Amino acid sequence: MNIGEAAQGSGVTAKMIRYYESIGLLPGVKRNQNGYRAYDAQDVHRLRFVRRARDFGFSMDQIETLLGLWAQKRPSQEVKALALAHVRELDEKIEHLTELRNTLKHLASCCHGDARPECPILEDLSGRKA
Amino acid sequence: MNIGEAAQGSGVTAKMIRYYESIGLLPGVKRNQNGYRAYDAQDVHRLRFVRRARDFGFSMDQIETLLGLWAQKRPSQEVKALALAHVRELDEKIEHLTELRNTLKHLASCCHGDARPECPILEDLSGRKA
DNA sequence: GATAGACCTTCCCATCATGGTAAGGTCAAG
DNA sequence: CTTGACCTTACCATGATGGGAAGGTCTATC
Repeated sequence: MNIGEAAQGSGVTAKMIRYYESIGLLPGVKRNQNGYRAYDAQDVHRLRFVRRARDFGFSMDQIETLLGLWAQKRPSQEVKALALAHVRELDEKIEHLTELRNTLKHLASCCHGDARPECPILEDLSGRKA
Repeated sequence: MNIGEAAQGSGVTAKMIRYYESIGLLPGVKRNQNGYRAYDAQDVHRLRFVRRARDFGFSMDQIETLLGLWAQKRPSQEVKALALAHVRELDEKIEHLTELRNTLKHLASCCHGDARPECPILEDLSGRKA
């Protein structure tokens, strides 16, 4: 299977497949006589794994670790720890964004929203309170 | 006031001040005879404005607009609309991250977390369900 | 007045994941 | 044999930021 088919089958663009290979995230695959990369079902499976992990927001480093754990059939302990660490990261991001959102929404609710030039949002941004 | 002092007074690094100037977000400031950029209190005020807006997660484009509205003392209507649009963006991001987090946490809770190689997290990532 | 150290200038490079493009080789169908 | 779709490598761009080099300037101290 050529790279295009592998890309379509995995949802990872050919461009990114080559990139992942170049940074060592994925092993180099066999080449045909013409130099084309040759993928098999197992390779596509691994690509889909990476794709899913990216969708989950795992970092490339984390994905590298997950791939290793997956390939080596290592204890689920480590995987669980990694997943929970990522959950904590997500929690932090969510909390941060929620704070921003609430502050901004509060400012907006204080804003007349009419044609008057006074605007609590701009006043806050300009540092009157900061 | 030189760029270093402006940086310290605004919380924007000298590097970024020059960058903002280079992309046209900030106007070029006067130069001293020696070529050094010369900032006044108003400039620092604007820098602090940008800094706050970045902290709020506004994009550079949005900040450009906000700066314009601020400078021109335009109706608060537009500012409010911009802020509410950003609130919606934040809501979407938060929702997306929360979904990820919940899925991941669910998978982790299904994971034995012991030494067994079976791991629902890896199984999900590998696409068994997808 | 010389020297040191802190500051400024511009310019270039690197990040990270991704996309685009160009120049050239290969293959399959008509 | 040509056409078009595919592959290869290699380079450039993104956006916000940091790092650093090479060189000019200012200030304080000796």
